Amino acid sequence: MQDKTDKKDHILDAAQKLFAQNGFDGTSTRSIASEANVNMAMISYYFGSKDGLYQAVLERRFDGFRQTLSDINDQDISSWDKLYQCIDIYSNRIMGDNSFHQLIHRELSLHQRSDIKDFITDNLLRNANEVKRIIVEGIENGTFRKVDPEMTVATIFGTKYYVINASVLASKLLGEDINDEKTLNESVKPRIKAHLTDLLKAHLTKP
Amino acid sequence: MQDKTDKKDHILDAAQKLFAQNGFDGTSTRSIASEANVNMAMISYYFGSKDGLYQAVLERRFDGFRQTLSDINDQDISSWDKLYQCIDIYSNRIMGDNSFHQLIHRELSLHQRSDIKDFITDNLLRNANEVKRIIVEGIENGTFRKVDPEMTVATIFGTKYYVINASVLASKLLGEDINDEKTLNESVKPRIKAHLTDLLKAHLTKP
DNA sequence: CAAAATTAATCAATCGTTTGATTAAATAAT
DNA sequence: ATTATTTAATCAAACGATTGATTAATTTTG
Repeated sequence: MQDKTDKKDHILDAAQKLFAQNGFDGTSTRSIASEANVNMAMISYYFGSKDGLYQAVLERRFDGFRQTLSDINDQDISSWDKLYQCIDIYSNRIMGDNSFHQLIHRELSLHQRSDIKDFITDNLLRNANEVKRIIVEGIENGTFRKVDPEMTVATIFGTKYYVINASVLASKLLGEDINDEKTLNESVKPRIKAHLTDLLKAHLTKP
Repeated sequence: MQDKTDKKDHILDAAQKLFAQNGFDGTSTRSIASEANVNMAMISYYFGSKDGLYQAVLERRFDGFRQTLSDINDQDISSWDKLYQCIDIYSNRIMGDNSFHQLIHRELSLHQRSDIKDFITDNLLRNANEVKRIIVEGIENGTFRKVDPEMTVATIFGTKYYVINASVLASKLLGEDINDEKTLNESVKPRIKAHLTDLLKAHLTKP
């Protein structure tokens, strides 16, 4: 029989799925309990409240996400290779779980729950700053052209952001079904990767 | 005394503001009525339902938005100038009303109300395809380098998308308060514009 | 047996919507 | 021109349904 940890995870899984699909306010605690096959009261029992559950969903995901990017910066490789590694990781990571990606960016666009927004921001900012560091260092050591580092970061993340979060729109624009996992992995991911590589090469190469 | 049109507009204004801030599900009809200083029943009376009001908010905005981009394509100027005009218009338009921008892209990220999502998609796709056309034509007439046109569109829109929709995050990354109108207009807008111009120049110029 | 986990039942609050009554203005009838 | 009739706009109040949360009782576990 399933132990406490199992049920907690079931609830977290169900909550993440439904929050991602319907938003926080569009998801009822009853529907979460139903999806997780547990009694409603278990949500309060384990997480205190709907807000607490929300927080827990985010923490679980971000905790399994740490590092990786900062590891790249510690390597003794060229700025170009660092950047390529970043693109690689993000093309797989973010796009591997785009429902979570949609969830957190939707939350950032709301003028509510500023404590949760701060939590998300802190976590995302860490990654953004790692990429920024690569670009700034590349400029300083003469590898890259002098560009706007922060805006370049916005372009890298924004391109993926656009494809993933506006997936219905992007699917029509690209002529590919982004919500189909097979298409996403075999066609869209490589395409994003190739585009970003090509784009940044042109953008950052000194004349 | 205010006539029917006035009140309808008051409701639409209030609804757009609150929907943008708190999302559709996070906004009650009572709060809309209160913000607009009208009786709750007027929402059903004029718009049939909360959904109908939502639809009306979107229609009003998109109707006052048409054209402009397709006008650019009709001009007899170089592909470069067309692209620069696009950047210009979007740097002003989209960023001039970022709360609406947040609203529609948040809706696109939800797995709900697919009729409304289709409506938004149709309107946004029109603009995306105009920009795509500029790039495709530029490639065909030899002005631009052979790039991935759709992904380039994703980059243009995505960059702004990232700055606007994740404004709390982008504010910290850029070191500028994007939600402050003065800062946005005098500093962020020109910065986005300069970056996109620089980026696309490098990306599209033939070697 | 005690502690932890789980349940069904219930809570007050809020949700979107509808109601019937009232007002003010426009139109028709005399 | 004055009255009668119809129309549209507005309101407070209430509707049933659903919300997040809690209770007290029961079952499972160690």
